[in-house]
Amino acid sequence: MHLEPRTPGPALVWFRQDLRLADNPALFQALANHSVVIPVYILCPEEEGDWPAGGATRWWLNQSLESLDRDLRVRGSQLVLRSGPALPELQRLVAESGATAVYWNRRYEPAITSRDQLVKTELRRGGLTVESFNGSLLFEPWEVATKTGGPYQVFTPFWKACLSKPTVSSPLDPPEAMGGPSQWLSTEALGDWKLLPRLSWDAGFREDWSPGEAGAARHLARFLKDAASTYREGRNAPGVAGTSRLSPHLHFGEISPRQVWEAIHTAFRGTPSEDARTFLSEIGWREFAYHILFHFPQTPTTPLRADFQRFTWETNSVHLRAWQRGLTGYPIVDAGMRELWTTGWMHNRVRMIVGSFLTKDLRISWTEGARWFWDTLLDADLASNTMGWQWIGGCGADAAPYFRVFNPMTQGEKFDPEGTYVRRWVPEIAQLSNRSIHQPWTASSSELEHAGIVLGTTYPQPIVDHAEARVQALAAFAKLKEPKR
DNA sequence: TTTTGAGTTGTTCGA
DNA sequence: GTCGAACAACTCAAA
Repeated sequence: MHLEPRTPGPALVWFRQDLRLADNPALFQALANHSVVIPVYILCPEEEGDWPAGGATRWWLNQSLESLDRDLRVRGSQLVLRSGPALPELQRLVAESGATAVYWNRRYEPAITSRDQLVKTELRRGGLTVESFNGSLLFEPWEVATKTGGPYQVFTPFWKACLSKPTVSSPLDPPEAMGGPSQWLSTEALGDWKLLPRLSWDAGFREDWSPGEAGAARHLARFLKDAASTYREGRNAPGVAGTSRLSPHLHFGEISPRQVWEAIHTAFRGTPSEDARTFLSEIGWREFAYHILFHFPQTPTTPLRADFQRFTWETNSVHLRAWQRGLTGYPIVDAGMRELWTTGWMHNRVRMIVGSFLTKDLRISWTEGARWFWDTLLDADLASNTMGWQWIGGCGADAAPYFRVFNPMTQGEKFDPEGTYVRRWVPEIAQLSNRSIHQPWTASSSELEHAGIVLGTTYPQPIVDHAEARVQALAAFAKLKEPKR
C-alpha cells in the first residue's frame, strides 16, 4: 500500500513556563511541521500540587501572558487562554481545531511531570503526535550522571561534569510570521482570571520590573554592559545593582539559559572572563537545583539529609511574623524582608542572611521560610527555592556546615558598609551613622535622639540576642551528631 | 572494594 | 588591625 504524504493538520503549542518566541523548541518544531499553529496557555493551579503560584508570581504571570499575546499578534497569531485541568482542556482544543499534534516544553516539578506523562499517554492514545522538548535547561537532569550512573549531590563535580559535555547548542531563532487558523478558537479573558491582586500592593513591582520577552532581553543586555565584568564583587553588595536580576524572567522562560549562555560567550568572544564564569556558575546552580528536584522529588517538604528528620525546629509565630514583616531589630534582615515584600525580589546575599537568621537565630524550620518566599517572590521557583532553603538550613545538597551561622552585624558591615541598602529599606533608622546603622542598639542615647529613634517604639529592639542564639543553635545542631539512642 | 581528596557564599578566638 | 586555626565529622565522587 502506498501512503500519500498529506499536509499535517494544525498543531497546538502548549505554553507553560516558556513564555517566549525565541529559542522555543516546541514552537519551532510546530512551525517546522505545520502550517497552522495554535498557541495556547492553560491555567490550572489545582494541578500544581502543593505549590500553586503565589500572589507575586501570579502578578508576573498576568503581565507575561499579556506580553506574549502582544508578541504573537504582531506575527499574525494570538494566545488562546483556557482554564481547568489540562488534559480535558487540551482534548477540547484538539476537537475544536482539528489539531493533529501537540507540542510543549518540559517542566520538572514532581506534580507536573506525572501530570504531563499522563497527558502525553492519553493524547497519543487518541492518535495525536505529541512531543515535549527541553526549553528551560542547559542540561536535562538525566543527562548528567556520576560515573556510577547516579545523580550528583555536590555542586562542584556536577558543574564540572556539565562543562565537560559537548558545547551548548545555539538558541533557535524566533518566528517572523505565524500562520493561524481561518477561525480562531475562543479564548478566556485574562482579566477574568484575577491574577492581579485586589488591593494594589503590586505598585512597587511595576516600577522595578518589565515582565515579558523584550524586558528580559533588555535586562540581560544591561547586565552584560554594566555589571558582568565586575560580577564577583558587585554581586555581593545589595546596595548596588550588581546582579543580573534575571531570575523571574528565567523562571517564566521569557529568556532561556541557552540564550544567556550564548550572550555571555558572544560578549566575551568565546572566552568568558573569571567574572563571567562566576555568573555562568549561577546558571549552573539553577541547573543543579533542577537536577536535585528531579532526582529527589520529595525535597520541597523533606530534608535531603535524612538525619534532619529528627531535628526539632522551634514553633514561634511571634518570631516568624516579626521576620516576615521585617521587624526583627536587625537592620540588614529587616531591609531584606521589606525589599522582598515591596518589590517581590531580594538580593541573593541578603537571602542567605535572612535564611540563616530564620533557621539558626530563630531556629524556625526552613520550610516556613520556603513557604513565605514562595508566596512573596516574583521569581518563586520550586527547584531553586527548595534547594536554597535546604542549603541555608543545613539539611540540603552541599549543605553549609552547621556551624556556619551568619552574623547579621558583620554581614551588614562587610557587604553594605555605607548602609545604603539598609537606609533604603529601613528609613526609620536612616539618620544613624555608618558605625551604628547595622546595630542601632549600640548607638549612644544622643545619637538615637538626633536620629529620631526610640528603640522599641520607632524601631524594634532585637527580638533575640544573636550571640546567645548562635550558641543555642550550635548546641541544637550538634545534638544531631550524637549517636541515636 | 578501598582509599583519597574535597566540599558556594562564615565566625570567633587567640596570637 | 590582621591572620591562621578551629569549628566536626561525614558524605560524595572519582581513582
